[in-house]
Amino acid sequence: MTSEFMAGSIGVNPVIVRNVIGLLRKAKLLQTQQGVPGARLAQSMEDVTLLDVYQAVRDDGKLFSIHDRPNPECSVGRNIQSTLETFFGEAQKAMEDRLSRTTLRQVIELNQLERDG
Amino acid sequence: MTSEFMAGSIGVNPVIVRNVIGLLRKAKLLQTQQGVPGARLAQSMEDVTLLDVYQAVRDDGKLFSIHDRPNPECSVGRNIQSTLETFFGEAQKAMEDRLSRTTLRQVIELNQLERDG
DNA sequence: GAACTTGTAACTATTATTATTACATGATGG
DNA sequence: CCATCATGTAATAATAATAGTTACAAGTTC
Repeated sequence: MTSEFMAGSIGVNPVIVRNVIGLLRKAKLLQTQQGVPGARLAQSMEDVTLLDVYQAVRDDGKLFSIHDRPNPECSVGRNIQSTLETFFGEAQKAMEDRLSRTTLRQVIELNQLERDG
Repeated sequence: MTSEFMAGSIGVNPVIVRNVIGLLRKAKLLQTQQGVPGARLAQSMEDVTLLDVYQAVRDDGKLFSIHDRPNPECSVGRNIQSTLETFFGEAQKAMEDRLSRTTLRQVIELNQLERDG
């Protein structure tokens, strides 16, 4: 299945597909060979979690972005960033922990279950 | 403290501040009066959680957005949305649960601790 | 080597965000 | 009472972020 075919089915540009595949390859989730159509899993479906995919695909690591030029003259602005990062980090960790508990296998199995009845 | 003053300190436009305050007011987290400078908490700091603030400020409710025009001819695309929504929903819930366990009071206390200690 | 593929860089278009302007509505103090 | 200063909000403009496109080098296959 070529990137062109996938892109046609999904309804996006082939380059988008190739770029995403490239990210997944860098994360060692997929393996491809230049000039050879298609891509295949580089790991078993049991070993790949949604967290792996999530981390492979996003560029920045932060779920919440924080105002980047607080006023150092302001007693709140001076250090609110580190305070918020503490709590936001906890929230992001909770989300990632949950993602890490779902494997590709589980996704596919639920998908087939929902399809077949 | 006027929206103009806050905006100047933060380094953004006053209208941005007023709009955010407007969202927080709609969520009954702040109370303001037209023509009267400033805004004040509409609830005690112990009762307001980061989840309340998060939900007040974001417009859409979804943490993860899913491709909106999958190919119905494709055995995967046909129902992958509902499958992913299941797992993404779980992840979002985990994140929101964590946010809901932190109150404004806790944020302020940690902020002061980091500043003074 | 002709006809395919992937991989990427450079560029363009589109969308989303942020900022600005303008003004209606309300408060306040002399 | 009215000049002055606030908020609230809509309409518009400017900017930043994202998505899409084009182009082509590099690799494969038959």
